[in-house]
Amino acid sequence: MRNSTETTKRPRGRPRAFITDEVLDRVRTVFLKKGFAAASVDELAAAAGLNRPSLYAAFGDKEQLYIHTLRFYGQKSVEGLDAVLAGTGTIEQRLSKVYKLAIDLYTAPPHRPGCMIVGTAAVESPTHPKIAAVANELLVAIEKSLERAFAASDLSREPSPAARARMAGAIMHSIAIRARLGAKAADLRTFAASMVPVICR
Amino acid sequence: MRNSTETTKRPRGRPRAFITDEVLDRVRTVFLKKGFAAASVDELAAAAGLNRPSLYAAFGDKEQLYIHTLRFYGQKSVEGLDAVLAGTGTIEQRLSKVYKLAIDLYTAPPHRPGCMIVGTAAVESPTHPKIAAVANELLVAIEKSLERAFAASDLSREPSPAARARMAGAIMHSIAIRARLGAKAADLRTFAASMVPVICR
DNA sequence: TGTGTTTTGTGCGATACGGTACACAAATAC
DNA sequence: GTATTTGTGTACCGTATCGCACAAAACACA
Repeated sequence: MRNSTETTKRPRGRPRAFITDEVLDRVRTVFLKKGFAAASVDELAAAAGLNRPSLYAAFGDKEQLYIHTLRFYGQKSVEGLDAVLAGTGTIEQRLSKVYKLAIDLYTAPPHRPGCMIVGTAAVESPTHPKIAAVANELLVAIEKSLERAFAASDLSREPSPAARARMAGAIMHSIAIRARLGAKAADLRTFAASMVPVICR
Repeated sequence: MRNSTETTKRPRGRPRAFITDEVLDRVRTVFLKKGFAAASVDELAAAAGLNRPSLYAAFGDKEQLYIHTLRFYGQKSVEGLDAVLAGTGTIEQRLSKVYKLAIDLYTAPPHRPGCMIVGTAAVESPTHPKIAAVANELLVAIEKSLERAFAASDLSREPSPAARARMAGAIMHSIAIRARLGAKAADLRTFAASMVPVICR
């Protein structure tokens, strides 16, 4: 994981011809469309714009590359979630915005990919424990973020913040699944809109 | 799709050495553990106890075999769902039983496979439209079944039966995802128990 | 300019994969 | 009993896969 800025002194040998975050971002699109198992290293390297040996040298084998990508995607998602939930407006408004942004992302053309964790990491869980562990970390982080937002809100304590977070997370899971199976963004938006008042009751 | 009973007259040639439903059931375990892409036809044939050419002759290529298996699994699931929802007790009790049975299935050792639709079909959706279509059919059938049960109940019409069904389905999706990622059955049970009154409010 | 270090890119090797051809076996129809 | 039909099992083909070896290239440093 090297810094992409030029602030640090250059290292010894031949410089890299790529930026780590850019590679992970391009690789992500392939993993997100095809899933881990069906994505070939050739495709991944082609999408990243570099050769297989460079990929292997930089990230290790396919599983490690997937884990790097999943962490990269997950951390950015959690950061975005935190940012929206820390914004202004009522908790209902902020939660609605979270769903709106998620739906935009999950139904993005041309593939309606859904969420990388729910849509591609889950399937590998029984056969790739390391992937399962990272996916779990990320889902926990997402729920913790939601729980903090509910705890900081002025909602009643009766459904506890943790319970509300599980519920909000469940709605997100369902949106991700339905999006990947081809649901229309409009339908998902009305579904999310109908669930926000239930979660925040 | 041949009948396994001996009621019909035997067909012309050499009889099959397997029962269709048994093969689909064994194949299902492999697809459910590994997903469509990672399951090799060799494994599938070995699990089914027959050779690849027999598999191809009976079901077509790997995608068609997966679709047969998915339909087989899905139809039995929908039938089981209908049966429980048509049973006795309040709608809360019947919905609780649905979740209880689903959780038992989804967290079954040794793989905690989750649901075949959510856990393995969804990932192939962008690259295999036929799989996506079948998965959609099944999710719709599940929601219709739930909707019928809510419509026949004495719950208020304010969250419409369709809205309640979407909500109940979302909870099922989330349970399936969490189970495949390793969640404990006990945690899923408390989650489901906490959601039933919300859905049936 | 020379030396050490790291990355790049061509190319390879071993394996696993999906799918099928073909000969043999087992049953029925006549 | 012979012909016909259907399923089984071995063996095979072409391809795609992952992962790596190796030499050339591009840099820092002396």
